[in-house]
Amino acid sequence: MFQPVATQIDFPAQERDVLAFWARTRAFDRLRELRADSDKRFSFIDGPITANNPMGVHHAWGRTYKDLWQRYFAMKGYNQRWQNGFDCQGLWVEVNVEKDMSFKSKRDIEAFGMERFIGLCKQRVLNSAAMQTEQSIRLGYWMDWNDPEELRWLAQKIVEDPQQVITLERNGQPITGTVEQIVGRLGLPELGGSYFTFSDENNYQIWSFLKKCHERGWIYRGEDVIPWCPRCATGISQHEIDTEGYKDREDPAITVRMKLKSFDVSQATWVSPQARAKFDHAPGKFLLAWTTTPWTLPANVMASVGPKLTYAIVRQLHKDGELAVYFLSNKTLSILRGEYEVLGEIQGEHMAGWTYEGLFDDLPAFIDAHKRWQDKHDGRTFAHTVITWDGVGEDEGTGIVHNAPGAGPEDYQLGKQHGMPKIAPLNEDGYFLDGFGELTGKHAHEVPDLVEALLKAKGYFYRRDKYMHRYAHCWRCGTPLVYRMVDEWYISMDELRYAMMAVSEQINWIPAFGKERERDWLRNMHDWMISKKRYWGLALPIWEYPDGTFEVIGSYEELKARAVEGWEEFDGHTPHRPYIDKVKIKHPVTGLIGTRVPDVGNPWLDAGIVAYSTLRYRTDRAYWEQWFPADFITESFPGQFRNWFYSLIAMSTVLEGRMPTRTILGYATLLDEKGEPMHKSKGNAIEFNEAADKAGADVMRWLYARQRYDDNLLFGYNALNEVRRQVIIPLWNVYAFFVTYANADGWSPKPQEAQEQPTMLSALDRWVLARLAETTNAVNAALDAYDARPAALAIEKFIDDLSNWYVRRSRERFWGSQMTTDKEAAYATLYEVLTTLARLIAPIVPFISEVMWQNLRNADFRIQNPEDNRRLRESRRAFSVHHQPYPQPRELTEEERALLREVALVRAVVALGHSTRAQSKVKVRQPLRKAMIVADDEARRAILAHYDVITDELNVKALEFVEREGELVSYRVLPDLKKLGKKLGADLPKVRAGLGQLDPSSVVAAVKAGQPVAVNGVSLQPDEVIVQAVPREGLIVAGENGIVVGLDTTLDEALIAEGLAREVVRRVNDLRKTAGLNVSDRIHLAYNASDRLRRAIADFADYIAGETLSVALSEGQLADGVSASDAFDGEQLTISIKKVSDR
RNA sequence: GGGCGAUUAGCUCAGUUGGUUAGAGCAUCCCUCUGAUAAGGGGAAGGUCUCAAGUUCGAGUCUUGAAUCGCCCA
Repeated sequence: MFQPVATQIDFPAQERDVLAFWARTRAFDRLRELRADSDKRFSFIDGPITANNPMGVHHAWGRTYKDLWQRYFAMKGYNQRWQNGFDCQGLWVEVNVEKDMSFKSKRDIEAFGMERFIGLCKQRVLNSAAMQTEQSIRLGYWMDWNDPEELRWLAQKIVEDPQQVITLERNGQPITGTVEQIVGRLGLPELGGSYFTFSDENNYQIWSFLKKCHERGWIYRGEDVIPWCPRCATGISQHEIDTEGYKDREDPAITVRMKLKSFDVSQATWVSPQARAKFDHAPGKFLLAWTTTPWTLPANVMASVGPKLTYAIVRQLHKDGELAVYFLSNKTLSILRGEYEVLGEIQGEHMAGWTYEGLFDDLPAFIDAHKRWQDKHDGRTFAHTVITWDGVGEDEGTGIVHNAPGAGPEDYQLGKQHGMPKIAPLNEDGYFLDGFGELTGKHAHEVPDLVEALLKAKGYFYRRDKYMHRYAHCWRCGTPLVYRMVDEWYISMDELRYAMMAVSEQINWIPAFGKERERDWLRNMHDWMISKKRYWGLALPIWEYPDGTFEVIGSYEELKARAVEGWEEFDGHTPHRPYIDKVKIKHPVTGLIGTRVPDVGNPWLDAGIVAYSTLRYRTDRAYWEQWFPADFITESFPGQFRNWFYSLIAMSTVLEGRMPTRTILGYATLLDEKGEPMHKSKGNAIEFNEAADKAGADVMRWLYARQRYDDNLLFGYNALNEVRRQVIIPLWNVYAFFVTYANADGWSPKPQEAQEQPTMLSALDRWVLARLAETTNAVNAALDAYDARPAALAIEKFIDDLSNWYVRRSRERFWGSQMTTDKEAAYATLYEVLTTLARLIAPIVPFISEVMWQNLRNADFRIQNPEDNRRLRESRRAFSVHHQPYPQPRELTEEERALLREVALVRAVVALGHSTRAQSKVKVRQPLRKAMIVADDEARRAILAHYDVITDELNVKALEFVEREGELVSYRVLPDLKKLGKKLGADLPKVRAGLGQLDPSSVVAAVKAGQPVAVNGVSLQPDEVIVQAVPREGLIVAGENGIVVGLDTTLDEALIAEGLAREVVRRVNDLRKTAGLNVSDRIHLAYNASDRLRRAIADFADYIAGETLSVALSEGQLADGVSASDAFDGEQLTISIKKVSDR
């Protein structure tokens, strides 16, 4: 017996049962054992998920793909590593710990203690990893997961006391160490489980990568002006500012007037000699410059104009009586306040070299910078100068840009070019440094008012406006960025760039545009900034000497050999701050003592190294060779071109010059159902747990699997419900149908060895098996190409065919009380289909496939029963559907292909017949005398072969082929444009019109006789004319592709009586259903009916009794029966039924 | 500013080498079937294929330009 299957089922609850079943049977471990000795390997490398917060439904998207292909290749017999990864180090962990602890700045961290702070970072990572592990398991994601409880325990221990010694057990072996040491070894072979990028191995492997870069001379310390987060007090690298880093923000826009000291207007043109005189007489002459970052004005050293722009010279008389002349580009005159008079104009290129009074020349910071500049330039006095720059535009502002080389990236480059001093105004928290007078100690974002007041006092202020713009914000904490001049560490891309491009070319990018994107990024990218002035992360293995030289250390062993100080304090700790900072080395030649730079590394280094660190590159090269390169990786592509994909390729290019993976699958962005990004604050975010609880993981996974990779996924409950209704429920219903009837008939599958005798299959059986084979082929081809969507769609189509054709057409075959050969064939076929289908869908929907498999394969097995589970586990069999071999593709036979074509045709005829029924308003329950069909020879053969199917579907007594046009159809003749277009060219319209004029019947006659047709002097060959049968107007018919179906709707008494009998049957069966009877229950049936109906019931008594399983049929009322009354077709009917106790 | 892509029914999207009447799913409305079905089937309605110009006998499809929207990079 199969376990009974309810048609109404709580899928999420059932999934939890399956999870318990897998846990109790250790199904995943069994799979690993079964594949351990396989010489086929599928190497998947997981892109580490940031172990920071609970998983979102967008994570589940990618994780579905990861699981799908690992399961698929496991079923195909491939051995795998099954290692998940967690991204652990970096600013995002620090930011969250800071939030938890209400820290405001780095000073708070220092005060709290770096060691304790880093302990909290590790704790947060471990707790997040535990939660994400649980959620991944809920998704049905099979991986070598850590025990979440153990991770939480470690998280607790690491903050309690990282130095306490603990022992974990693995495979019966004790593993002992301090908590810190054990945590640093997570994911390594002896501990197993997910890899953690904070592991010692990961960090030291990055060291060796950096050393290799250094040996090639690519590592350097560079001064630059970079985007800087004043809250996190760290630079934000080019890699990290993505589109999400930009937010709308209102800033004050200040227009300043810079008083000219020297100028030359000999190249200016004047509107009149008087204008020139007015210019000369004006006491003050100013440049108008505009900025949206007022805090940079105190660092101003020069002003730039567009060489090609034209500048207006205007005069204004201010209210206080001041007469002033201004220079600004002539497209920006609207910025002027009040009336003005244009005196003349001058090209930007002729303004170069002019000088002006500095805005804040009196500040000590400027005086110092000036002095330093003077020393460097043989005592020359520095002057604020006008330069030309092509980057100056006039869409906004004044066409004159103020430049602060210490506070803007372009300004920095310009300052370098023109040999200007650089004034850096801000400290790392965004506050003004000493030497800026009243500004000192104030935050960059709070000084606009003060700057305005200071400028006013000096007479340099012109106007202030509000300005809305997209401004860069910190991607982690959302603080508006500033620009700071800093020293950071870089990897030069000059040489590496091209090597990386060559490696990227070898990779199969899906979708294909990924290759172009990556190429683009590599072509344009700057040197890779790898340092961050923070605490929690990779300790950059760079040791600096007092003379400014530095060394890169490549390993723990090397550091040990080179250490001259601090080794004792460090040894036994993970290579993190603060302990690593204690170690000093000695320069072998100069004897100077080197100190580690305090910076930590860019987190993409951590993720990029995993193709090496997790494959034991340093410790077990043979193992690495077996698994490298990966066959497949997948992540969401927005962002990853310059993050993980980039760092993975970069590091593999440096270490081995080889591609890290053969295939990269990228997919788009998950949005809400309206197409808007999900945000917690907007209230449109859906938590993973909530979606899994409401919709179920299988439904979610199917939605992900059928998604086009390059389209954004609009995720929501409507979409999920659609999947459930269209795919999951029909599948479940077919399965439930099978189990219900098989149990009623006591049918069970024959053991393999007994199946030598082939069952006599009906055409319907052979058809569904051919469709199954066709589907299996399509699914294999799609999954081999890492294309989930065609696989999912092919299965959807198959489930639809199975449910709406095979089962519907087969239903009666299961009804009889006796087991017949045909019934046996139907059971055997449906069983074969369902067990194959369960395997076919298993990688996509692991839960429902397992439920079906367990019930269909294991008699009297209860998935929820621990005892049954135990027996299964101990059987040592390949018991799970996920242990089975995947259905293999095979070539279809010619017979199968023909059968598929035939049935497609038959179904088209049936659809047309239904369409005709609908038009004629004669319901299908009413039998009709005949259907009339127009069809060509091939179609006729198919129709005759499935004659009974069509008559049954259409509820007609007979089919009749209509020989000639006239009865149902007329013909239309059309030129074959594809053929004639080339032949006739411009004459085509003439011939086309001419053909339309001819009598279609004579053309058809000619074509059928193989004669050419003459049209307007052109002779058309028979194969150049297309003949279409079209339904004749006025008749109730429907037609398509040359097939036309009409119905004879004339009724006689016999037909009407039969129709009434069917009405009765339906009502009785309705009543059986509402009365809660089983499908096999026998009944007594009694009725009262109006005359005509009574006669019909008498005439069709046997039919009615058979269809309703009535053992007795009588007029009247059953005393203790269930009754119902109805009126239809002008007749009255009351029925009552009563269950017969037993057969 | 540069690059890539998109624009087709109310919504989400197909549309094969240019070819005769541009499709699907969802939503809406009508009808219908039903002893697997929270289902199923049939039908209706819904389109100047973003706009303009060009190539061609013929353009949703090819070319050019414009507009709008994405994404990537400056």
